[in-house]
Amino acid sequence: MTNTPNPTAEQAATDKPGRHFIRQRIDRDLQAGRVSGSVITRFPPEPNGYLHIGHAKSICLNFGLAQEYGGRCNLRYDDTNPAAEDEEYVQAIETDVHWLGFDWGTHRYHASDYFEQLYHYAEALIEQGQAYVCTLSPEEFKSYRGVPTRPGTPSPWRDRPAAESLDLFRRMRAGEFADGQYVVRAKIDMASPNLHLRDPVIYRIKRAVHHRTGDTWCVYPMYDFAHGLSDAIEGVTHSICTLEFEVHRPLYDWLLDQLEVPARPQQIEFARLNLTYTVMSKRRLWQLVRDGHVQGWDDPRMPTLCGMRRRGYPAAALRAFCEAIGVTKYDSMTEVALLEHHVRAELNRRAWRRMAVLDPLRVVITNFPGEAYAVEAVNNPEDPAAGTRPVMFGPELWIERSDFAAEPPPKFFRLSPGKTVRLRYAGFITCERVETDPATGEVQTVFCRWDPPAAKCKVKATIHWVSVAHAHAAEMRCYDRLFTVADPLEDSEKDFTEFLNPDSLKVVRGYVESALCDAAPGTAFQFERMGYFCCDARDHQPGQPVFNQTVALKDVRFKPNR
RNA sequence: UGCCGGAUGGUGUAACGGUAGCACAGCAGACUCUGAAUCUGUUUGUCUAGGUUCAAAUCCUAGUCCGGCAACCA
Repeated sequence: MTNTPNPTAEQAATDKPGRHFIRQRIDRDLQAGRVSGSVITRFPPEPNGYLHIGHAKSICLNFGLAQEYGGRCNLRYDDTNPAAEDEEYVQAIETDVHWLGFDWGTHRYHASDYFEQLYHYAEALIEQGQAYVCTLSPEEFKSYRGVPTRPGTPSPWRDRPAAESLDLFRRMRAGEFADGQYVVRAKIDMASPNLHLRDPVIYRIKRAVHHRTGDTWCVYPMYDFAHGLSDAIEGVTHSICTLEFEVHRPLYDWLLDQLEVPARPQQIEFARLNLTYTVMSKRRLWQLVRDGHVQGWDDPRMPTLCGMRRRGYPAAALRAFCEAIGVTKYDSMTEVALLEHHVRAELNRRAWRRMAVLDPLRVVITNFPGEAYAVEAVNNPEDPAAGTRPVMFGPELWIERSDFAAEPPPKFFRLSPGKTVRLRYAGFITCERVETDPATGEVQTVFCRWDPPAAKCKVKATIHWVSVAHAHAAEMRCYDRLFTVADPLEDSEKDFTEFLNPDSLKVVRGYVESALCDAAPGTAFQFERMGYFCCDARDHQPGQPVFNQTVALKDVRFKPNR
């Protein structure tokens, strides 16, 4: 562009990486004066299921854009199909959006708020001769519509006089007809290569109790009719939706062009989120819950926001992730590793450190001097202000079974016969002998000599421990990916449930230090050297602690060739 | 095989005619009372073929491949 002025500081900031195409588009709209007031977006869930990480992308986008541009984002329920929707989901959706860190203020709307107005828009369309009541059965409707490669055939009712259609529509509303007997269709173009323009249905008769309007209505608008008009009613400037609605855009625009609307929103489409080792569709998540493959919508293995919350994923990590993945029109598959990276980054900053042994092996210190005593342990090395806590140290310890090897493989730095390791905050132990179960050959007890911290041995490993006398038993739930393959939908021959990971949940009984037994549900911790865990929001009780593994620590020990 | 989108390392994403950059993952090393964190270095990329241009990931043409669209769902 030859007429582009030299970039100002502000423009330089605007041009910095991260100006995805929707931001650029809004920038241009603003610059060209196409937005009269402020930028208004909306997050439009249908209250028929729980929100998942894919919705989080949309929430962060819509609410985030509104924040950035000093505008607002409406929460609007797309509740035009009473058969599927329920108040239960409304509550859950609001909890999840708030948890994610966004607030719609007073701008909570429902498409059902506009039913009367939408009905009048439909009447107007009929009066203008741009919509008609059609009497074709669903089967006939289908065959008249044609296929993508062949044009459709006009309905015999297409030229029904406006007055007659209007009368019929009013009687539809009055409940004179049976479900499915009549529909209202927009009169557009039966030969259009875009199926959505072949006289789409805009109203249908459906006798179902609506979760908000009850039985006030027996005719309900279709999504395409309700959505764009609701956007216009709310003064939405940028109506951001996912790619599958791209082919609906001509219809979105057509309706707004035909009717006298208070605003002229525009629809912009972006690619929905796909995550490896995960399924995201409502239908499939429903199936996992219904068939008992998981223990509910908030099962920590679910990609639902309530599942991730229960798993211990911080909302800030989800937001950072959603910013990191960007916004494009490319149908991509994002690695869960990126999500986990942001979860660890956030938790590393925030979570207090504790010691917990998941798979206990008894260590007896043969030269323990006197009584048990407390050592001082830091709560969070990333945050000195978090201070320290006392941890009881005694002559018998639980250590992680995997931290001992009777016959150590190469490059095994931890405890093995004759070798020394540091005990976190508590000196050193050297393995003198082991006691083995004669029947199984399993190591039962490791006898060690102890040296105080002052000994300052040069060792390659520090291991965590819990004093047997002071340990609290705890249940730990360790999670692995729900599926064994990156894309459970790739093989169209097989059902995705065939790829469920049978080991996605492992429940173990371990021991934790005493500072952990009275933690509040939901609190996040790092179990040193093991991973991030949080107190389960449902089952954790004082005295009966239950921890969910949020994510394991990165650990080169688990790499082969090490 | 109609229409609408899309294609940059293993993955995701920048570049808007002028040195292909960033993050994750990977690898190598430094540091370390967490084999974590942190720090350093590093392997790997413009779908193909033509064209325009001094110069193309970017513009043009043709092709290839991928996704979406035929609910009275959203």
